[in-house]
This record gives sequence, C-alpha cells and structure tokens, in this order.
Amino acid sequence: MRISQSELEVLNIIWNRSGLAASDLYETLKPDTGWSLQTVKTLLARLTEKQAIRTERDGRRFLYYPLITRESYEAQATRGFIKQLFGGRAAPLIARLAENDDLTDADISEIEALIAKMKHDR
Amino acid sequence: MRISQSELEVLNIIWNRSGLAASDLYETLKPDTGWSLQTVKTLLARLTEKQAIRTERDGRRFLYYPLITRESYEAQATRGFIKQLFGGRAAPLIARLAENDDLTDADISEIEALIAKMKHDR
DNA sequence: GTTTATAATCTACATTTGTAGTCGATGGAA
DNA sequence: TTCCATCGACTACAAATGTAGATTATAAAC
Repeated sequence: MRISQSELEVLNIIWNRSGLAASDLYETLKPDTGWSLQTVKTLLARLTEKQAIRTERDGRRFLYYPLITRESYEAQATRGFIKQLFGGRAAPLIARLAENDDLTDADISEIEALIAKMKHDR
Repeated sequence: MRISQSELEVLNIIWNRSGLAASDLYETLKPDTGWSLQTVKTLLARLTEKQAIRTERDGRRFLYYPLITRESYEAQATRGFIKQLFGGRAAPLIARLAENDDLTDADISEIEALIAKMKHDR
C-alpha cells in the first residue's frame, strides 16, 4: 500500500514512540507541520485503513502502534527509490551523494566501517 | 515543483534520449507501462507546465527536451528522501542497503573506490 | 485541391492527498 | 447526577494524480 508524504510524517512519530494518543501526536507534530488536530486524526484514520498502524482502546481514546516496521518500510521505499532514479543500482546513488557533497566526514567513516564489515562477513 | 511518479517515468526516457516526439515516447513506454498515447501526452503536457521539459516544433509535431537535468533532480530527490526516512544522514541509508543485502559485490567495489577517491580529494 | 492519417489540444472523470469542519458520544469533574 | 471538554466518526472540498476519450488542426499523400 502506498503511504503518502504526510502520512509518513505521522508514521515516523509512531515509530519513534508507539502507544501515543491522537492528541499526543498532534502536539508532537504541531511545531513542524502546523497541522490541526483534525488533520492528524484524518491521517491516522488513513494509516489505519492502510493497515500501516493499529489502535488499542484506552478509555474513550485510542493509542496508536505501528503494524509495519520502520525497517521493512525503509527497505521497500529505498528499493523503489533506487529503482526509479538509479536504475536499481546502489552505487550510482552513493556517487550522486558524493558528487553533491552530501557526505560528511562522519558519513564517510561510517560507510568505510560498513564496507569493511561486509567484506569481512562474506 | 513536485514531479509525480508517472511523470518521472516519462522524464526518465527524455533524459536518456532527448528530442523524441510524443509517439516515440509512447512506443518506448508502452512495454513497461501499458499507457495509451493520450496518457503519455497528458504527462508530457504536465511536465511542460511544470517547466521540467520544453518543446521544439518539428513540422506539425513537438520534440521534447529536458529543462531540469537528471543530476539536479537526483540531488534534490535524494536529499528529500534521506531527510524523510533517514533523518537527513546518508550513512543510515547505506546501512539499510547493507543490512538488506541490496549491495552487490560490484556495488561494494565501486563504493570503496568512491570512498578512496573522496578521501584523496580532501 | 481534396482526403486522410496523425498531431496537438481540450475535456473528463475517478482516486488520492492535503487540510479541515461538524456532530454525536462519553469519561470524568463538580 | 448533570454538564462539559474532548474523543472518535462522518463529511467536505480543493488540488494533484492516473488514465484516457473527443475534437480540431494540418502535413503529407494522391
């Protein structure tokens, strides 16, 4: 199921801390988005329909929990993104990041470590 | 300006080979998408409105050329993607790719080379 | 010159997305 | 026990997107 930009912002909060109520999510999102409580509730309803999250009753309100994991969504979205823009190959994406100076020294060190680990693991 | 999924598929073809007519694009896209000629034309019109491409008259038809470069679009889209899903840091994206076995040996070699080059260049 | 195939343009329409208002129900305060 | 703040449910509505049909213009063929 396709998850929209705005829905993803809500889902991101739920991934960070699950078991929040709509009003909590509203408060958390307000600074960045300016959305009204109603807007947040609509997005929650749509995410629920799409089975991306589930609810648990708590008195007269609902608490929200993720159904799809951040990891699986990241994996799927990343594959789609790389497929759409980089012919499905990861290296050109890294090359683009490098060319655009979007890699910090810390990134480079981390990537180096990842590469070393991968080579070791095979 | 936001470019939609379908529009991007058309733009991708134009990036690969510019100066094609609508019917050429239609033929190129048909195998993968199954779109009708009219659909392709609508997407071309929308891309033109959005100033992502421009047209040049050739007899009674138009030829299509990119206005925004693949490189700049890739850069912008990649930044947005990483911001939305990986907190704006590139390393976690690479980590996700690694964890998901989405990196081939060739990718790893290429990335190694890129890293070496970057370290050299600074 | 007239016809015809094909090109562009205009119109269409369902679905998704962004953004919220309204309303009936209800748990808790008083 | 009554009232009210707040909750979820339902409704709304414009813009963007996916997908294409209908209409009009015209280059080329004859």
